[in-house]
Parts: sequence; C-alpha cells; structure tokens
Amino acid sequence: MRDVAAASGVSQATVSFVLNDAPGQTIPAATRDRVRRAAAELGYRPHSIARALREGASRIVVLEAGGLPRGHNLSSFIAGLDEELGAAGFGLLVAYGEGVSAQAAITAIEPRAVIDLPAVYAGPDRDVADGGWIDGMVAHRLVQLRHLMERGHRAIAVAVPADDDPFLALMAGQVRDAAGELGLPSPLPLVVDGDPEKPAGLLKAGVTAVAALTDDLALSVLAALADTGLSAPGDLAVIGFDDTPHGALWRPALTTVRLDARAYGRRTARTLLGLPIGDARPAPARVISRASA
Amino acid sequence: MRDVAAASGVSQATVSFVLNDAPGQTIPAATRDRVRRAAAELGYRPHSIARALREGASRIVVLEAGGLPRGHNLSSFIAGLDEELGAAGFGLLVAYGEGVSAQAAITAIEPRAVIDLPAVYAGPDRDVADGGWIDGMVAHRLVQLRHLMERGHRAIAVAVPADDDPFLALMAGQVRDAAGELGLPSPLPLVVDGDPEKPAGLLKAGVTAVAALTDDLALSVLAALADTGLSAPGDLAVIGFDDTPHGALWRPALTTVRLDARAYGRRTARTLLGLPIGDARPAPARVISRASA
DNA sequence: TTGTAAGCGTTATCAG
DNA sequence: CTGATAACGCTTACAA
Repeated sequence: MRDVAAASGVSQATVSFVLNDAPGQTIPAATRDRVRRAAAELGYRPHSIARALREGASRIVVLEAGGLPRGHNLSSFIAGLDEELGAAGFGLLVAYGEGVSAQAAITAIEPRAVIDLPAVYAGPDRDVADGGWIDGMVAHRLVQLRHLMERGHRAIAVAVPADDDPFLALMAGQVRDAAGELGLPSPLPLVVDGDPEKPAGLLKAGVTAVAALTDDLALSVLAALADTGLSAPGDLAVIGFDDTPHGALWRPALTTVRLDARAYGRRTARTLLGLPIGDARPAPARVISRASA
Repeated sequence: MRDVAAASGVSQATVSFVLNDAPGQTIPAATRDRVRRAAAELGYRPHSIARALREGASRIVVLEAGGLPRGHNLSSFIAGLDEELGAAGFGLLVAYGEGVSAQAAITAIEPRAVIDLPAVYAGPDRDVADGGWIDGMVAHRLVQLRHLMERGHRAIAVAVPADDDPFLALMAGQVRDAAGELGLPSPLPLVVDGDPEKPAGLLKAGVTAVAALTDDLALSVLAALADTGLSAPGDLAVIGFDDTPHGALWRPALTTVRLDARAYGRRTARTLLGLPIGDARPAPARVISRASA
C-alpha cells in the first residue's frame, strides 16, 4: 500500500479511501484513476490479516453445518451463500464439525459472522438467519406428500431417526403440518433404528407409503424392505428429501425432493450483509421422480 | 496482554516470553508463575489475528480435499491431522472445494501450510506431505484383492471412473501393482459410465469379481448389476474401498476396505510441524466384510 | 533478568 | 480535497 501511495504520488490514506470507495470522501476522478492504475500495476492485494486486525473481524463468515444432512439441499444453500458473499468480497468457510482443531481454527479467524444452521432451527428468531428457508419448509413437504397422494396414497408414514436430533424433530413437525394442510390423517412415525421388521409392521397397519425426513432415512427404509423380501414401490412407496448423490445409485433409485436452497442461501447472505433481499426468489421444490415412489 | 503484564508487574515482553516458552530466555520460576496465574485469572486469550499479522501467517493449516472420495478413509485422515495439529495449538481447516468465496477465505487466512492432497498425489515429492499414506496404498490394495482371492476369484476387473481424475488414475496404478505382486493377471478396467451393460459384458470375458477404486464406483457397479437382473456376489463379487456410510445401506451391503488413515494424518501433521514422526504407526487395512463380496 | 520500542498492513480521525 | 498520525495486539531485537 505504501508503494501504491508512492507510485501514485498520494498518501496511504488516500489510497485506502480510493480502493474502498470510502463514503464521505470527495476525491477527483483523476486521482482515483491514478491510484487504481498504480494498484493494478503493482499487483496490490489488500492484506486481509492486517485488515482483520484493524477491523476487529475478518471478512469471513462461517457456516456451521455440523449435524445437517449433506445432500443437494445443503450444497445448494452453500452455493447461494457463496455467490453473494463472494460478490461482496467476503469469504465463506463451511465447518462440518471436523474436530477440535477445526473449532480452534474458526475462533482464530474471528469471523464476521457465523451461521449456525442447526442452532437456528432450534431457536425462535430463525428467519433472520436462514433467508426464510425454514418458513418455506412446510411448502416443500407439501410437494413431497403431494407426490405420494397423486399416486393414490393416503395412509402415509413419516420416517424419523431413532435419536432425537432437534433439527430433524423440527422437520418432522413440518411434515405433520403439511399433512394437515392436505387433509391427510396425521402420519404415523416410522422410527428408523435398524430393525428390518418395522416397515413390514407398518404394512399391517395399512400404510402404503413413507415420506422420509431425509434421503438417508429413506435409504434405510429401502434397505429394511429389501431385507424382509419386500420392495418399493410395490409393497411400500418411499420418497426421500434432499437428493443426495447416493440416492440415485440405489435400486430402486430413490425418488426424492430437491429444493432451490440456493435462493435461500443468497437471501441469508444478503440479510447478513445488510443488503436488501433483492431478486433472490426461491423456485418451488421439485420432485426428482425415480423408481421408489 | 497489557493487563496481564500490569497485573503481574512485568512488561508485555516478559508476558510474551513466558506464555510462549520463548527459548533462550531465562526467567525465574517465580515470575513465570505470577505471569501464568495472572493470565489465567484474567482469562487472557492470545489474539490470533494480531499474532498472524506479526508472524506473517496464521497458525492454521488448510487441507484441500476437493476431488477426494469422502468416506471413512478421508475422515480418518482428518481425525489424525486434527489430533496432532490441535495438540500443537494449530487449527485445521478442510476445504471441500465449495466455491470462490471458500477460496477467498482460504487465501485471506494466510495459512501456515496447505496440504493439497490431490496435488500431492500427482506430484513426485509425495511422502513429504501425506505421511506415507500413498506409499502404503499398494499394501492396502493387496488387502482388497486378497479378500477376493480368498473367495476363489482370480479373474478380477477394476472399476474406474469414466473421467480421468489424476488421483483415481494413481489409484488404478496401485491396484495393478498389487495384482502383479499377487501373481494375478493384469486386471481389466471396468469403466463406470452409467452403461448398465458393462458388467454383464465383463462376465462374458470370464471375470468373476470387481475391485472398485472407491465405494461410489462399487455402488455404481452394483446398480448396473441390479439393472440387468444380475446380483452380487452370485454373478459378480464387488468390493469397494473407502467405507462410505451409504455403502452399508445398499443391498447387498457393500464389502469394502477401511484404512487406518488416522495414523497417516498424524504423521502428516508431525512432519509438517517439524516434529519427529513418533509413535503414529498405521494399522493394516481392514476388510469390512458385508454381503457384496 | 527484564523492559523499551519498532514494526507487521490496514483503517479512521483530524488537521491542513 | 489530501496527508500525518494513531491505533489494532502481538513478537522480538536490543538495551539496560
């Protein structure tokens, strides 16, 4: 920066003003040009550590994605964040809960903000941080259930995990709400705990289809079905939610729903940066119709 | 830090010396104690940004895991890195190639080192950076092939991807080497490109088993088998490599091999930190014997 | 054995 | 409109 200042015959302060488009400064176009040109020629790159020291926080935001299902929906949310944050000159770091040293790294970074999606889901002030993702969730579950209804199913169970993850519990509630909105009877829970007899038991109760909270849960159900000589969708239709890459590899290939979480990611980023939401309008959820339902 | 200095009646420099066990400084135990106690009482936490500015690099190392298969082996490698780096006060960041803003974040961090595993595999000076992981690879492939041999297979194909990832190409070479060491004929390549007829064609060529470069490739083979009315291991035995969580969900459940990559992670970290390798001795690879082979 | 002071590269305040 | 200058929190010669 000192070199740029020298090369363009101004002070470091002026360089800073120009390069950051500092508001409330009135610098002649000629000077600005000279500074910018010099910066470009010298290959000036702001030193982010120094900037972070000065600003009290780095221009990095962290997304804690610890317990989240890792499918297309998350990737897509991340892509959205990436886009907007990148455009604003911010960096994005995704933490998948790798371990202590990862936590150490994150605190060392002094991020500008951290988006803790799992925590957000638990708390009440959600829409602030997730760009409305959650609030749209019931609508997305509608898409999932509707696909089943269109195929003649009304007795639908919902596959939930054995452990009680708060995030997944919230999802379960959304499925119930969606079922209510569609005038469906409240869905029976199918607790996925490795017992291959569970789905067969459901059949006896008259259930004809299962909507899973996540693709992985759906896959577990398919596995249990296969283990007991049953098959999807003949004996039981199964639909997932997340579009993980390995859902497509299964046989029968998993039917699932894919969200346009990218728009939510963009909205999250924009609110985080204090920008207007803009045009990031999420497309409706889409059923990826494969073989299992 | 100023407060700690004041509280213990010494200068900031002394505080720094004590807290970092600066070599070549001879500070009486009494003083050291006072300083440490004060630091603890005041809850002093070194400011990593300031430190990074001063040192020219943060105490963070980045692992670029972009194109790598994401199964147990990678997680285990990461766990090993995590352990050693954490113990040395370093942070670890894993970059899964999320996008531009992630790259921006990484450069903004000025990491002490970056371990670019994919690049390492391509380059010649590998054992420097991966703790000998690669060099042990042939031995691990031996385990994979031996499992097949023990079940009477000698005509073995290797499932490789359609695109030519340099990392996977390297793996393919290791399988060939392992086959040679076992006195097996050079394995035919099974190019996994979504064509479900490929495995059936292999059968005609007399092949009875497939060793896949990764679990995902193995799963694709299983899917192709299912699509053509064949099954594993009856028609074709299939063994994966990586122990991904969804391999266990498939039916037939995928037999695969799991590495003790944790030890390699630890070794990588230690060489990176300039420490002696120590006791991190990798256990031999283990076959996770499920249904597919 | 301890303290002083320079400096890491920015940004922001305040005079000119 | 522009330029000194003072922080930000830490490390490390060098002095005492």
